[in-house]
Amino acid sequence: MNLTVAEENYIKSIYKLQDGNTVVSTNAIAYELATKPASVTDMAKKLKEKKLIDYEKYQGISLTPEGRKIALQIVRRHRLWECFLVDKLSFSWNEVHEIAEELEHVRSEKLITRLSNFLGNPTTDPHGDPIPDAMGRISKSQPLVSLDKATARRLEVAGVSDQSSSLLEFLNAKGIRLGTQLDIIERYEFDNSVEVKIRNQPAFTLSEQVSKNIMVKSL
Amino acid sequence: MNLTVAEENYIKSIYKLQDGNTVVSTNAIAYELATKPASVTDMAKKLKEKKLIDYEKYQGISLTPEGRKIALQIVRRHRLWECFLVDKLSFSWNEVHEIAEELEHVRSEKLITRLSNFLGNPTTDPHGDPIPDAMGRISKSQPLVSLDKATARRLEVAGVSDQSSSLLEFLNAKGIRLGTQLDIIERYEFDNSVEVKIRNQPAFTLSEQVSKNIMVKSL
DNA sequence: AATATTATTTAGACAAATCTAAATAAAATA
DNA sequence: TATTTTATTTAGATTTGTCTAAATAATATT
Repeated sequence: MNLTVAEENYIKSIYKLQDGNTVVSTNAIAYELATKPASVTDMAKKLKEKKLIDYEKYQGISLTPEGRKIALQIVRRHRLWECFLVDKLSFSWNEVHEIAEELEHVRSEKLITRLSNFLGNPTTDPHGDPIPDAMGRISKSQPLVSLDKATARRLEVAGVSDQSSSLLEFLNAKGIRLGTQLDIIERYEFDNSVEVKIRNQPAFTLSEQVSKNIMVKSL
Repeated sequence: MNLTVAEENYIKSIYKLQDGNTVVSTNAIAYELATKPASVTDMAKKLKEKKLIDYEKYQGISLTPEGRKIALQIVRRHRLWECFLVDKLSFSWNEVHEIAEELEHVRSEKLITRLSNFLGNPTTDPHGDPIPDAMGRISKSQPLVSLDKATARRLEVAGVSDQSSSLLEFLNAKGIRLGTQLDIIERYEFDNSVEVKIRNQPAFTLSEQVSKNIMVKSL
């Protein structure tokens, strides 16, 4: 199966968004890839043709076993390169994502096998996320943590522990809701506040009080 | 200057073919990139627009100083990755070209700077070819050697030391002439013969007697 | 249930990179 | 020099991945 970079990116996004057995919406993929829903529909037809996704008009998208296998290969490549950048080239964990995003598309079984070996066959990447093995086996991802304790850089809001309407109102005003993706820009130790950013919007700061109550999972 | 992978590959080919100050022909580039002359003409217009090449209809192509600068960056990336693959991942020199061909298009100044450092800032790649430094400075390439002593994998025929017509006739029959590119497939120690391949043609073997008289330079 | 809103798809267009076939220019040869 | 051959360019088409605007389906709201 020879995939283009664009196709690989779609597969990866669908994998990322398809938590458990749910189906992924056109809109969600478009948002994830910073593209338009119409483009997602177009690509969905191609990936269905290649039997990498299940897709019926208006019914959402999900990976086939074959699609999932490929997604895991891409995730494996991405995370191994992140390890390389951090462990061997002394990058810090927040700089590696963009570069790994490119390196992950270099396809060579042998390269990845040897890279993994060279790195000591790590099982988690610098963000703590598990690295699938060569057979695509991956350990279950971490349980939810509150935003103030999260270690990953890119997070998805998975819940709010304080249901007070004032918090929800505040989050709503900031554009934070279930499924919102956040990037951690900086943590300030003096007050445990955290600066976060939602894709394409200016960064803003959340107090410890708030971040304690936002439950997230890393992406 | 943000270039596509295709544009980078054209720049690299032109650099490779443009030895000294000569101008490069449409056909030569098409052959090098295994594409069609018409496609080269199309791309030439784009690269001229971007001021990376000098190009006038029917007059051949040459890099501008800016184009050359970019070419050297690509060559640098390619050769550093080859070092990495051989030195760190234990690839053999004849396996690395294709993979480096992909890795070279990952653009990140910082990545390349750190990779170079990690490798001990090597000045030649595993084939003995010089690696341009961060400023694009490159040491003069090696003088011609006879094919039986060449260490590089991809060679270009630069001359024949024995001018006997029987040799020239033989070479002609094999499709070897000035400027022909050869890939070394294998060397056989028992008789010092060498198996070579011309792009897209089946491999064939040259005796020591013949290879001694073919002067080559590495590409 | 009727209507409004949101999500998704279709239709038609565009840019990049390529191709083939035909036209034209340059070079080689008779 | 005239002619043939080779190299190069143009014209028009194709594929991939994308877009906008309009149409349609699904969902939410009154």
